[in-house]
Amino acid sequence: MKVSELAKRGGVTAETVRHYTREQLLAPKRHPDNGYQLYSATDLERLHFIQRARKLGFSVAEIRDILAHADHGDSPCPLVRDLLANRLPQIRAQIRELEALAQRMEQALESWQHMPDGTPDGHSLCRLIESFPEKQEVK
Amino acid sequence: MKVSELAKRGGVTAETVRHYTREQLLAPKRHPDNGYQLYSATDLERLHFIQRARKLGFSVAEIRDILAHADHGDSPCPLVRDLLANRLPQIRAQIRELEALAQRMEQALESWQHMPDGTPDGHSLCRLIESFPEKQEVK
DNA sequence: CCTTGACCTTTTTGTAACCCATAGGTTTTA
DNA sequence: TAAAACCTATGGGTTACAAAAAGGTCAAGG
Repeated sequence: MKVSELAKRGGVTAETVRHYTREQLLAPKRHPDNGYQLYSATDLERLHFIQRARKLGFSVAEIRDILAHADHGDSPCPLVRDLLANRLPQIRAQIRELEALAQRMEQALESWQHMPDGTPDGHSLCRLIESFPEKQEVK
Repeated sequence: MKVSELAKRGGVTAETVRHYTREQLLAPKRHPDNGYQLYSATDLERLHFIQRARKLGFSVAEIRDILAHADHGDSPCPLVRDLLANRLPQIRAQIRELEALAQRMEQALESWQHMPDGTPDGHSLCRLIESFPEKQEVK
């Protein structure tokens, strides 16, 4: 099948399929006459696999490694477990950061309801923002 | 003051200062002799402002707009409020997505403790991942 | 047979917010 | 005075694609 058909069956855009192909996650054959990419049923399975892995938070590069292991006949599962165990705390940290951000945003919106907008002067651009505490990391 | 000094005083890297300068958030003068960027005390205030705004989730482009408004003599505060009010639900959605992801990751790690690794065969790359439900968006 | 529209190809550019490397000029200091 | 430290501009890398451009291919209808 050609790009668009694989894409449709896999529930992604043709661009995404091409992207995965460029990134070596898929290795289609070529139609000898016109150079079109030809995908097999196995490629569709691989695409489904990629979807699941993405949903578990794996990056495209990581999935390429996982697939390469498997193609080599090695079990990628220990790798998979490691990657997941390492990523999980990062995700948790990211959640905490975003929650802190949301809280700052809410607090800002709330406290600003009782403050005048004000036009910028020499010492203040927007007191709303400037009334906020600094310090601590942004990242 | 020169780049590094402003950077140090603002608690960011010199690269970041140059970045903000390229992005028009800062407008330093030039030393006529050597072409070095010369930042003023006002620029330091601007940098602090930028930090606070970043901490509230504003993008660099948004901050550029906010600063431009202020430089024009217009109060940027209504703009600021709008941006914040629009972004907040997005942040909340992102948090929910990440929480769902974390849950999938945990569930995966847990359920995999009772499963063999297995070597890839013709129909399975890594059953650990493949045992996972598909469907629903990845984004 | 030929046109048209749908589909395919590769390459390039853009996204966000920087970081890093390069090459070369300047200033400071030992 | 020479090295260390600092400055400049430019270009490339990061993530996972999206989109556009320029051009070749294919199927169907007139």
